[in-house]
Amino acid sequence: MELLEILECSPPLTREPLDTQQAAGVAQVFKALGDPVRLRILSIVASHAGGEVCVCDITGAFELSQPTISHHLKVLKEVGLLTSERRAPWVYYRLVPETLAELSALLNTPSTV
Amino acid sequence: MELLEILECSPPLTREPLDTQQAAGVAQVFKALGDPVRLRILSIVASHAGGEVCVCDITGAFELSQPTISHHLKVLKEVGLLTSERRAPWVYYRLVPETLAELSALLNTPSTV
DNA sequence: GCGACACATAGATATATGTCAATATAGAAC
DNA sequence: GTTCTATATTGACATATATCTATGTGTCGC
Repeated sequence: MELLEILECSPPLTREPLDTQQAAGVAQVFKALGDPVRLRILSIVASHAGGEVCVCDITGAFELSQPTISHHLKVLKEVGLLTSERRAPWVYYRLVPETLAELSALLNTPSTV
Repeated sequence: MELLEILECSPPLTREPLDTQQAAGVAQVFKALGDPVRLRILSIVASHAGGEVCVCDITGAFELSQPTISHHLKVLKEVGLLTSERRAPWVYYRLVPETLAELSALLNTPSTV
């Protein structure tokens, strides 16, 4: 089962308890967000005008090795938060807004202060 | 600096990149959500009518040892997702909806499909 | 084809994390 | 005070993870 599907059929946390399978899937996505470097990468891609960012733009923003950045991009891609496309010698990463929206909905509170 | 404060002053991921300090704080909270057991615990507490749940109700829902549940509750409490109160021989846990709402806002997408 | 560039993968290592058994603590009842 | 119940803390251990260096892969220009 794909992760986005699991997110889609998981109720908001405040509505009813998650079952084991839902919790496992959702946890995988949140775990991907549970690293400062990945959060910064995601925010760079998500907030970038034009919607896509070259890997070189990302590596330039960190004092980490290129393989480390590549590893984090892979994790974000595996959980369905990013997609990638190769063009010319570069690879461009792009946000998957549906995944982010599903996560946001999952955390929504009825009386969102 | 408290975690809830950091959440409050962190822009949505789609608006602008997080700085290092924001990313570190936010990641801590998402990391807490990045475990299936903690997600289920949180959803049990968050969805419970009355708003609070006794620890014994939680341990009963899992095939895990009592110290393990206690450990997970501590993690959720440390990042500001839960609070606890001792009454009689029991301890009751309660959701902190503000924290959940801040997280949800952080993930909000402008064109939430 | 060859070299150069951009990125990904593999392998190694140190640290972090989830779990348990054993023990400690807090409060209530006696 | 003693004992019982409910929960927390400690210490140990196996697994997962973030990072690096070294190497592989894909693409372009010559």
